[in-house]
Amino acid sequence: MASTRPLRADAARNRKKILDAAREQIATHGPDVGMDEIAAAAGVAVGTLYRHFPAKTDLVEAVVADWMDGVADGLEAAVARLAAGSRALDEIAAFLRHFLETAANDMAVKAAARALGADTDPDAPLQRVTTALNTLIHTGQTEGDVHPDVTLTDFYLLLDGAPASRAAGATDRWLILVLPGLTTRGRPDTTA
Amino acid sequence: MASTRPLRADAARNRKKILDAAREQIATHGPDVGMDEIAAAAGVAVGTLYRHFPAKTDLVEAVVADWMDGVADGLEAAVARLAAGSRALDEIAAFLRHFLETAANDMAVKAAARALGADTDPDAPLQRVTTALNTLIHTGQTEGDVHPDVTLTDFYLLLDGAPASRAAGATDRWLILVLPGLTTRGRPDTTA
DNA sequence: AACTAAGATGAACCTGCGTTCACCATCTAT
DNA sequence: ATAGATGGTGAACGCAGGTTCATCTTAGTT
Repeated sequence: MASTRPLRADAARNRKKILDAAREQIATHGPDVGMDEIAAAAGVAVGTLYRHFPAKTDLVEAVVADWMDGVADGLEAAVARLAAGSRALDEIAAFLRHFLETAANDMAVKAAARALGADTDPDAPLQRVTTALNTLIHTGQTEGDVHPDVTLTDFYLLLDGAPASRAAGATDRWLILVLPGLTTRGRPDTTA
Repeated sequence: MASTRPLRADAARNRKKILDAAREQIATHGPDVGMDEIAAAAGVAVGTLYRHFPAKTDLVEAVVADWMDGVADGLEAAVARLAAGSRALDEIAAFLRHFLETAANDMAVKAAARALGADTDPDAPLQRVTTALNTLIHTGQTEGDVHPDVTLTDFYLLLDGAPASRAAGATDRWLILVLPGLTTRGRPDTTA
């Protein structure tokens, strides 16, 4: 991986500061934050951004990759928990909830990526997500909880434009509305 | 309404051409089409756009309002069909499908509106949509098809970021996944 | 047909923002 | 400690896109 000379100490430190600042700024102020503002938030000069990332596109892509890595981590942890006897459907629901809550802000990042025509979905992290999610789905189907014809694509279809509203109860409500379509059980009968 | 002097004949004609061109251009080339391109598509000069709409924001708002008017028309037609004995749930499903298919492109317009911080949801059309949708929901609940605790908000929550993918089967699949959460019946048992 | 006010034109202007580059600072290896 | 390369700086540049305005055209009127 590190085929090129290792980074100088402070350079590595700055790289991290930039990525963090970029994620935060984009999440907060939308995809249109200026490079200047990101630089300011990171405590560096604009030029430094461009030393690490040739163009804004590349910076955003890196942020997205970073974020998806986090998602992948969460999913793989969930898969690990299966071995400990956890039920797949529960893990799926928990993942969806977590994804919606944390990503409610970070979603702006993905939007930013699209807006720039950057390759959404950097390859490596996407691969990990795909694998882990597939495991959860298949396990859930074996356990009889997840509807047999549900596929990975369905999740992407649903998650794609899910949480524009960051309202409090929105996440929970969304889960209640969407889960029945994924599972074998019908709607939990909350009839008053 | 027309408290001001009526528009000159060609002015009215141009206004319509501009709105049409704007809708089409934004839907096709995304929210970032230049005013120049819209003007060109409409067969007018840039200045003309600004005679009709003080700023780009206003133009986009007008397009959105136009579009929502169309949605409202469709919904009110559906409500009318109820009197003819049509089942509310069927009308709801049909509406959702139609909305997703036609709006798949026009969704870009709404996105554009948001991007500009324009008041999404112009008041008048939104009011019509709200009323009609509520009628459909309540009727569906009376008929026992729609889950009792479903509200208007649920629809907005689901539709908000629904159809980013304009893939062929996406719409149908999305309906299959989402309808169970809205109805009393569970998932149609397509088990292989 | 002539008049006038409403409308249309489009080159020019202005602002914001991504990007560059000539110069300075700092790290690391000898 | 010193060399020299790697990293950092930020004012300046260029472009893209929204907006303006002095000027010309045209619809409606007398």
